[in-house]
Amino acid sequence: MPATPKKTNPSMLDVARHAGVSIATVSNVINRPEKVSKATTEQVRAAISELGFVRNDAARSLATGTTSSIGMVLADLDNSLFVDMAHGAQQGADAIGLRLLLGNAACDLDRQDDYLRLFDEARVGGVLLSPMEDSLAGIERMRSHGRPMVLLNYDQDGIECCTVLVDNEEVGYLAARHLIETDCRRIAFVAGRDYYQPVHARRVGVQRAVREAGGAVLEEIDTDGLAFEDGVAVARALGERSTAQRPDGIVAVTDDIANGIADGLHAALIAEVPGDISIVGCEDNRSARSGPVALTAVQLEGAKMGQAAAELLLEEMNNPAGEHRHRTVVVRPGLVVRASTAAAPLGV
Amino acid sequence: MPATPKKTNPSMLDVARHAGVSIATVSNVINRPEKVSKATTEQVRAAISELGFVRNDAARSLATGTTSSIGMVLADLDNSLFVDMAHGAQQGADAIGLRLLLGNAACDLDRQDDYLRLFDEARVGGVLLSPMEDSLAGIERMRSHGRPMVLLNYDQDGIECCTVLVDNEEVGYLAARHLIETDCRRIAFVAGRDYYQPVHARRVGVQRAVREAGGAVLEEIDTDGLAFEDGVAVARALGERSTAQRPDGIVAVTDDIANGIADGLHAALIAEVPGDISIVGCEDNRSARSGPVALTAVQLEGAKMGQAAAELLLEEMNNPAGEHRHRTVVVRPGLVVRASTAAAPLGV
DNA sequence: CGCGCGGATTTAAGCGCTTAAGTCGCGGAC
DNA sequence: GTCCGCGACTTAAGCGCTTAAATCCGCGCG
Repeated sequence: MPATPKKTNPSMLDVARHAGVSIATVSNVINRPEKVSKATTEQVRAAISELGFVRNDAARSLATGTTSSIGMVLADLDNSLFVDMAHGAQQGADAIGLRLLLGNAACDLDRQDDYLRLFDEARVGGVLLSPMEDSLAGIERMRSHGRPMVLLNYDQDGIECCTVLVDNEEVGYLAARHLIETDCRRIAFVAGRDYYQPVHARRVGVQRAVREAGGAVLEEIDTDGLAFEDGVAVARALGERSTAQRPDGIVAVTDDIANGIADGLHAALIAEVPGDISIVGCEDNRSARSGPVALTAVQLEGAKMGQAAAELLLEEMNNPAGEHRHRTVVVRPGLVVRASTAAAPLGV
Repeated sequence: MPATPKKTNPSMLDVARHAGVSIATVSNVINRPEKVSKATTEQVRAAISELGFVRNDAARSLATGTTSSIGMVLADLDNSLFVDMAHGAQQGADAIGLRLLLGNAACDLDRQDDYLRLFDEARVGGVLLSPMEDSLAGIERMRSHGRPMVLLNYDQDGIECCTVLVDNEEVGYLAARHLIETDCRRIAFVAGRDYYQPVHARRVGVQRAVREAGGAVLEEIDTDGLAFEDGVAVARALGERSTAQRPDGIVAVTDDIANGIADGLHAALIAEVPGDISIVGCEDNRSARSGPVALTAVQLEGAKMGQAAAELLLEEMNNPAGEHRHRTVVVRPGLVVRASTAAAPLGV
């Protein structure tokens, strides 16, 4: 066993010696096989596998000044939206032969910064970032180093960066319209934290849908937060009303709230979902599964966002720094109908 | 705008010139600040931030022959088990100042191989791999390059590697014992594909729990596969029986089957869960959320596994190749009680 | 028989960093 | 007054690869 010390991995030089050729030839065999004669190629190949040679990427990228990978820093892998984004980005990266390296910030700003720095030092071709709030500093640092970067789901002024956003107004619109199409007329929009940009946009979308529909009325119910419990509280409040006073269709601004409402309604036997009240959530997050009924929801299409981001990044990577104009692409959300809303009436 | 070409990022040499010192001093400021005088340090620091210098990690690791990151290749990020593993590994890596790079194979063997190769070429300190079936080739290649690696959730003979496994027998045991403790006496174990090692182990665990308990009987129900529909089919079959002939507690070998059963029972009004029949799933996967009732399940403790793996990896990284003895650590699963089983009787 | 040619290979100059081995001054000990 | 030691810095030799330029060599041609 101690017979094979195998201290350091073999280098190209070792391969070259082993094959009786020069180091440049080995490099050529690997990178431009067409420049090397058949016979030599064979020998070198043999030497490579005999020695178990693996090209040292550090040296390679030092010599060429390029990398074949891009980095992606995700705010929270526990949230399926980000997993979807990773998928989409993967797709996009694959299409052009780039490797996607993932870093999970796990909701920790420091860690997000760590990864940003790591990717910066690793001189990746570019970075995809789904930033947490207050990520400005890290973003600007990266930008100032001239590294291509695109932001996902971060709608903030004054950012000089390509960005992929979801059309949150459309999210609200689709949710409300679905309710209306399934014959709900007393619509409620349940939300908190209106200063939060996505919340506000969804509200506007809901309002528009109701207005357009005519014949439907909209009630806006405020919550303290955006969590399950806030939904439960709303359900409780609804329980105090007479049946006629209750909405017959609810758009909750998050899946969690939606599930909370459904659970509250269900547990206290206040109303049947969707029999008495239909509920639509927003986001369609796989980790929000706390409710008693499968939730109809408007999904954010993380995969599309990821892919769009990868394409944007590529665009920036391929353009000389001066030339590039930052763009924002807005991804349209989609409705996923499940059990928490009545099926659309036949023939509609 | 074209005034600042900022072609390539500044190098240490640039910083050195800018600060009027030698390149070695710059390096020292960064790596061994105690060897440099206060004043010089200041100057260099200033130059660094003025130029926006970022150390080139490729060059660094080429020069030192080390990296500060380890790679992790996950079979499928859509499966929360792997997300949990990533978390755990992250934890473990953080603790010792290593950076964890993630690659998502997304159930694609080629992609898994790609990532393995990428990490190999990047000379990461080591690799954590949750392999898919038939990953032998990639594993051996990596091993033969002498790169430290530990496997997660891959119980296969003839692998020369540290491994982290879950105690699947315990999984079955815990599930069945929970049912028994909540007063179920006619236990059913629902599973398919017994040739699949985890399935078989869980079966053995269930059998042991029932045997130990005494007074309970075990029925083993076979399914074709391990999916939701297979559970639905079982529910249907149960519907044909008289109530007395039905089990009062079911261990399903996967969450999906468990949810299928619950859904089938519920939809066809065959039985109440947990009123008439309690159900326990295995795995506790967040993406399995198709059921009508929150599932009690035995969870695989992905986070613990990830952390254990990171520790094992560290152990191997710190030991001279010859010295290291491969080990296998087995993580004990845990029970998560939710709504699909009756609460334990008071006082038990 | 000498030339020019072109394909096959080698030479050598870096890429940006680390680090062992100097160099340089300067103050204190003898 | 000389010399040593020491702190603060610089020199220079790589790390393993890429690549442009140089070299080599066998051939067909005039």
